[in-house]
Amino acid sequence: MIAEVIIDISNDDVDRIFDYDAGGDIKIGSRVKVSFLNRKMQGYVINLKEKSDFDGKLKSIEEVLDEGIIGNEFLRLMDFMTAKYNLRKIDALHLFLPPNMRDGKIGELKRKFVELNPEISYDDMVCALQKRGKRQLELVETLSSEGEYLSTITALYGSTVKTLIKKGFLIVAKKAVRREPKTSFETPKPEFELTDTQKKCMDEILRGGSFLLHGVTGSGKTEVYMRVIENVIKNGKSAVMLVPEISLTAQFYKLFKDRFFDNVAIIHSGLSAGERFDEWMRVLNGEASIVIGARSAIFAPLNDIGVIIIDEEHDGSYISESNPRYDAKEIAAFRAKYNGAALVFGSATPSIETYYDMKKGAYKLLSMPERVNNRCMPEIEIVDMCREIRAGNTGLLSGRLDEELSKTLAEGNQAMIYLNRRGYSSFVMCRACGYVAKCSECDISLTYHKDDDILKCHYCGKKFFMISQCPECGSKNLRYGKTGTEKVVGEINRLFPKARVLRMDNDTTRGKDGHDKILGAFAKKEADILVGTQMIAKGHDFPNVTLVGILDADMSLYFSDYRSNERTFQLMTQVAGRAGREKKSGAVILQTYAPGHYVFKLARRYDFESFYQKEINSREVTKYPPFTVIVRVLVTGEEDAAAMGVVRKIYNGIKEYAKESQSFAYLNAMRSPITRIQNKYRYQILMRIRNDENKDGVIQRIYALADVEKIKNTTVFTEINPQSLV
DNA sequence: AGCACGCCGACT
DNA sequence: GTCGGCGTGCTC
Repeated sequence: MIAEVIIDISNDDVDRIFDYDAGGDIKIGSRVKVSFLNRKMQGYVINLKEKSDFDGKLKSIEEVLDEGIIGNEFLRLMDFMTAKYNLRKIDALHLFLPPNMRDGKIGELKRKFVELNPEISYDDMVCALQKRGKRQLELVETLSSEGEYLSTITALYGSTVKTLIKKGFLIVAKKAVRREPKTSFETPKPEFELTDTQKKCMDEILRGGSFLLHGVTGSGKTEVYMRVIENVIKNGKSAVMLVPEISLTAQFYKLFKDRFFDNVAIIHSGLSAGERFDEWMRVLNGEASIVIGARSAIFAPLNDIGVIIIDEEHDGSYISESNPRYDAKEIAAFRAKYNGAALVFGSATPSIETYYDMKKGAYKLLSMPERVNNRCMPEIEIVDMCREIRAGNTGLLSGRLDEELSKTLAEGNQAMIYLNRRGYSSFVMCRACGYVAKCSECDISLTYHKDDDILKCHYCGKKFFMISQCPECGSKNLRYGKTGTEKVVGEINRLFPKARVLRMDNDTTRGKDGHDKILGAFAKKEADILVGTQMIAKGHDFPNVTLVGILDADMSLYFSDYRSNERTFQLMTQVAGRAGREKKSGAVILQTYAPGHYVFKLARRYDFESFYQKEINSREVTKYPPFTVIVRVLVTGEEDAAAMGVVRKIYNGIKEYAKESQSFAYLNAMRSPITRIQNKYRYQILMRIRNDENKDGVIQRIYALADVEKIKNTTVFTEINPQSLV
């Protein structure tokens, strides 16, 4: 047998099939050790065949490391992904295994246990210890009922254990222990009767197909998911549910564990390597048939999937922006089709694209327009910040928000304050000469972080000393830019000195279980106010939150991005939905400098359908998705001229092609909005391709045209419908 | 990736 | 004369 092997090297030149002599029997999908260039390398067997076209002498596979570890479904998925996203085969394969599993860097965690020696009868032991050795007898008795002890616990018994081992009554055994992800969440939720709407949705999903579950925040989508999964599991199938943020997995895990016990596994990139390996192995071995996780969990090695659920389907985090790029929703669709599973996209604010596809018949619409228990959606009050300024209030909080915060605190309830900007201020500027502190590696102004008293680049992460005077003119008259979460916390501490304030953003959630710690503390009412960025907007369920404040709601509105209206509408709805989740009713104060903007007016009425109509009309007129597909070729390079040269060449090629093609609605080349990141100059070609039956061929052609250029120190990236155009 | 091969500048 | 700089090419 000849094995087609992909070598475990992430490089374009090596990313092709190498034939090896497989000897007798070997399974497709095995991880193997081979000799490559006379050095030991790892590879993956992706196919078997009778004879090779290679005219040199074939080398043999030296060792099988994991037999058939990559299932047929994943090999098919690899083909799908390499074609669709222009990926290397090896990069796709890496997504299917837990990180660090290669090179045997990670494996089972073995711990020492002591247990009774099964070769000596219990009665004999008791007999022997009857007269002397009271402690020893006690230990033998407990072990006979409890079975085993972790050796670390036996330290408590010290010499007792040692003598028992010496006597041969106890034996030491090494056993694998599970590294279980922790959660500090307590969300006891009794099972309750489904509402008629919930039941109808569940029944529909169980009949199979693809669905868009459009339910307002608090309409009980989660319970529908859980009941669907319950039924799927009963039929011996498995289930995956994706949530948009790592921070959300913890509370869902707790919720699911209470109902499904150890049948639930959790997979996301925030786990330690050991935890991730163990969870992945439990899924592979069939010990867990329900997987909850963030984007990467879509690759969980489940067998016979019955349902795939993507919660908050509109969320941008389902698309991987860094290498390897992929869209978890498209992977989900592939796996649902392969397994014959039901596919459920859930959201309170579906993405315009999904809603459009639904109207075209790609998904069946399931509507949950009411909150459970007849609770109302919280009232959103729009505050005009221009008027506040005219009235002499130049502070961060409007009079109304200040008032409501006092009330909330007095009543012993909790509040969430949302501002989508981290740090203290977005830039530092000299009032005398106009100097702005910029990153040395990127063409971007630095954000001041007061807690650490440093300037940080939010693009490359580089840190700089804070300046006390202007390095250009020496003036000490510095001006701070737009307010970030750090400054909000400071301001709230000043205004409400007794309130306990927590901050949750990229900076405070670093490190292991960072999200869980903050959210857990807030859930346990260890704080009164939670200030945070996007990450507090998504799906968290805190019964005591009665007030939500949205600061600088305009922020996401003025990005030069066709999706900025959509994003703003989604964010407003999501954040507002955090208030009044349980019995208590909620209030939302939305601060803006554009109170008349239709996005806010429609968000205030929770009028998704009108928003969709307005948005889809404008997309059609301006030829943006879903009517076109945006293709972007990004060229980066340390030398400005070299990068420009490459982009020009590719652009000329595409321009020639565009002349003969009917598919281009737009084509242009330019410097990227941020001209330099990490010392690399950036140029891009933007295209909008008509979304018709030709588009796949056109995109493949563009991939090919962009691929030919390879000049040292420049890299070319091609991506479809990029989330951001930085 | 990583190692061999190869073709031009500074040195004993 | 030769040591060595790292650009280029190859890997079943």
